[in-house]
Amino acid sequence: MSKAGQTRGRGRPRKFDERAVRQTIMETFWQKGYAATSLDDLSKATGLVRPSLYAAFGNKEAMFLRAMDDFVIRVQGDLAQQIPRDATPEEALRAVYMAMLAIYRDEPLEQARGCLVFSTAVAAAPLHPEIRSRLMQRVTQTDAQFRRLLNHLAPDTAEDTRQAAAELAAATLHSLGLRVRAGTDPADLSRFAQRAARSISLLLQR
Amino acid sequence: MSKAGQTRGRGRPRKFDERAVRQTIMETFWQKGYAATSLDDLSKATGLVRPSLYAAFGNKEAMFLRAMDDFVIRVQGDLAQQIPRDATPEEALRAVYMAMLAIYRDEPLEQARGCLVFSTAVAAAPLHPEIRSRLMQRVTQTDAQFRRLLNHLAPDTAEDTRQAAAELAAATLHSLGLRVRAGTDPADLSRFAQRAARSISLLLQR
DNA sequence: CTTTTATTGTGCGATTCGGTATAAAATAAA
DNA sequence: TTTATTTTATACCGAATCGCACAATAAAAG
Repeated sequence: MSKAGQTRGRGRPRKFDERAVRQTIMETFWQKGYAATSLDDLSKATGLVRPSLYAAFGNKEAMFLRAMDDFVIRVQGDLAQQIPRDATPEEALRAVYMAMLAIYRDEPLEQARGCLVFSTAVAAAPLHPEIRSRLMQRVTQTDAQFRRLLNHLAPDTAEDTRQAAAELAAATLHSLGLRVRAGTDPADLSRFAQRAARSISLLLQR
Repeated sequence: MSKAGQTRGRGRPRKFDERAVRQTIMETFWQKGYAATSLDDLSKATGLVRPSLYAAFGNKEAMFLRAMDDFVIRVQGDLAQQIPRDATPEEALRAVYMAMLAIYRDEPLEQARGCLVFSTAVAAAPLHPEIRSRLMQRVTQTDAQFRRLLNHLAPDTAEDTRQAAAELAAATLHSLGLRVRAGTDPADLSRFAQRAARSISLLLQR
């Protein structure tokens, strides 16, 4: 495995930056998906020969699972930065969707990659139980995060209404990733996200 | 290509039923996705040797595009049968989601396949422009169908409210396919669908 | 029967697949 | 310097990949 700290270790030193390589692996899977990404693709993209990839990260499935984790960390980081702590539900949802849109569109590169988890892992799920299980985790966690957000921003709304609103908020996110990957025009995407944020916030006001 | 009618044609007769083979091709892609399905997989599943597949349906991408079309025809057929012509918006949406759930779960086989288009083509989209374009078509058409449905069942609701509701209805469908493929429990899926139908119909009542 | 047309079956062909064995290279520890 | 440890580089494995020649086969048309 890998040494965490900056201690030099014992044998021949690595000539690659593990974090940069993980980033590249993530981006390769993100664009091509699991099945269509070969180890040669990863090798070429990272500059590492295949045995080095194996030694550092395990087999292809392990690399993909790690890429999913790295993707989630990236998403959570961006969201934590960009969601206002105190705002109306509509403002908060809009902030979430705009931040996710920036990621899904891979700005400023404008690559229209969608979501590594919802648009890519989903296709690999039936043949790869571990990927399916990780995907399930993400769906559940996303639901829970929206529920917590609405619990905080709309505490007076009835419990079941908040539950329904949180699920619609998650569904909107799933749809957003899909629409980006389908190639929807950026202006249309923004309007879609804003209308959804508005509608869901209206639901909470009953 | 193929002769449509029952005219016997001229050369050696085919020993396969084209519709049954197309059905099998569709189901294979549906489960495994585009990239992970090999021509050998299709050959074994259909019983046709590879040259016969090529002669009848073209290359792998052409087969997948055809499978997308066949899938859509299947979905539209089921929906046309099972959506009540006159119903409340909530009833209609529930009927749509329950019918789609039956397809996504591949009942009565209980395979949890999700949506061939939204859960499978989406992963292949960036590397295959034709698939991406077909996917985009489907997203657009689905939006339009929900809009028409709500135009018919809630004609007195404001135009922009209907638009927003239709988009949320489509997003719910996208999410439903994803959740099925992630392995969500059937009872949870039903509740999710029913809550969404109820929430969206409430939106229309403003 | 002979010719024409369409499909099937065998097999190849060049490439790519995921994964690994093995040796060379580069460093730290003894 | 010697030894231990780790990474890199080369080469290879058998299997699978998509796609296609080519001949055998089966029917209709002449």
